[in-house]
Amino acid sequence: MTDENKVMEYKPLYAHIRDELVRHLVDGSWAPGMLIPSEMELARRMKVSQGTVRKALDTMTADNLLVRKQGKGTFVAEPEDSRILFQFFRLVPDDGPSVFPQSTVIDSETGAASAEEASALELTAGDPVRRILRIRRLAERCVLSETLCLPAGRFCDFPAHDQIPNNIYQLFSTRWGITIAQAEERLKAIPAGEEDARLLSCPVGTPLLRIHRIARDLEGKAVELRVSHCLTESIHYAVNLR
Amino acid sequence: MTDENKVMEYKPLYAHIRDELVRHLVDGSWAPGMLIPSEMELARRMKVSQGTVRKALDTMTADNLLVRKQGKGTFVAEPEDSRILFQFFRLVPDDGPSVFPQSTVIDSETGAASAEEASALELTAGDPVRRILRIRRLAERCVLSETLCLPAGRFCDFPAHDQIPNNIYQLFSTRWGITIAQAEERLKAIPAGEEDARLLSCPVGTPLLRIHRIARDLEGKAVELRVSHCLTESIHYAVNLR
DNA sequence: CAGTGGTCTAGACCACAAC
DNA sequence: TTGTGGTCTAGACCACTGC
Repeated sequence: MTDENKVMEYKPLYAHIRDELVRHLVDGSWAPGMLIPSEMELARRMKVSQGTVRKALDTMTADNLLVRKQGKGTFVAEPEDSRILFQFFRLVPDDGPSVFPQSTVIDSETGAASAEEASALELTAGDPVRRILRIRRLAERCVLSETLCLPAGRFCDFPAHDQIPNNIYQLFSTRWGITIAQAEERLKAIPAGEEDARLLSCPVGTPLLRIHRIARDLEGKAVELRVSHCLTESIHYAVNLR
Repeated sequence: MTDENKVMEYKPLYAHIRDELVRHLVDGSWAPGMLIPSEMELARRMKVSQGTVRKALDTMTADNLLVRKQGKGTFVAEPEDSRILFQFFRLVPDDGPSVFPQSTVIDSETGAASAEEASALELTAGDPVRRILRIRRLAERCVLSETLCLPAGRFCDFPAHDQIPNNIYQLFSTRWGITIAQAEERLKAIPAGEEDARLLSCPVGTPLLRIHRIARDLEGKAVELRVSHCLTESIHYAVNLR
């Protein structure tokens, strides 16, 4: 009866240790790229055994929050291209390896959240949101049009069109200290509309892959709604089922 | 220089223990649903500590090969609907929960592998393959047409049309002792062709989600090539990125 | 060489299920 | 009560890194 109510669920010690460590990531005291204290040091500080700290660190590593390097130490995961590419970008050329797409921002403005946007982002309809429209190229071919929708309250002083980098999750991290930790995607096939046809240089009605993503931060709060329309002539969306 | 050549990679003890345990699954001495010996018993038999056995069992549990039940024991995972649904079937209704689809086999015949089929299944072009064409319903609506292609050599005496169950991976397991352990899927948006239109009752040209799957057994050998064409009017393909 | 993470061990105790 | 998996501890040794 310390802090949980309900059915007083049992929670192992390593889960509390994990929560404690995650707090350092959330409040920014452990920044991306930083070397965190060694297992032994953490065990001393938190008055548990090294094995318990290890178990907590292992679960965080499995969630891509930390990176462990034998002989060197444990580091806070960074949103560099290679990791984001691996973790959050599943579109790959039919032949050849995966590469990070080049982005061009078409429009970026602040507005009031629609009902769907509000529901996806756990806001109230009418709350201010930042919308970004951009196209993305893979191997020089424009294959993707994306609309991003962000809760404006968490992204103050959003930069202008040409100040938005390819890797926007890196911007989230460096500019506002927001770490994207997980995302849910829903895929459908849809016909290209007028705007799609213009942006992607394809006939109206061309089948497109529509990717609806809700991305969440370390605490599970929805931070981004992204709807991508994708030309899958020579690329595909890859999934591994285990 | 015992059994590995190359750079003499280091392989931890628990990995060898895992290999040993997986062998029981491959050779069928541990059948799906079976209770396997306790950690202590395995540790005694294999002359390692319980902790090492536990680590091996944990990795196998993570790969959905085993199911652990506190107080009861460790069991070999079964290909029941609920697990397959969770592990290998990502199409879910836009509203409401995921359900197992009803299948109707349209055609089933043996032929010679095309170049693409052979390459996907790691065969030689011309090798005998079994092809199965079926449609699948979700909530009474026909939403999926699938072509399965199996290496005939591993699936002797394939049953007739009406003897093929909804859950074909369960059939693989019970009839031939083949366990599907992983799969890779490639998704694209394509226009419905004549046959798609007929099978799915939709206009020619309707955007469909094309799912190209290669499924593999416990040893990583390709066992099934499956191409599904899916009407995504009221369903979607769900992916969680972590 | 010292310090880090990775593996392995042995033993204790807890939570859960079945009898 | 017994037996199972789940957690926690303490300590040993191995493999890798950098000084």
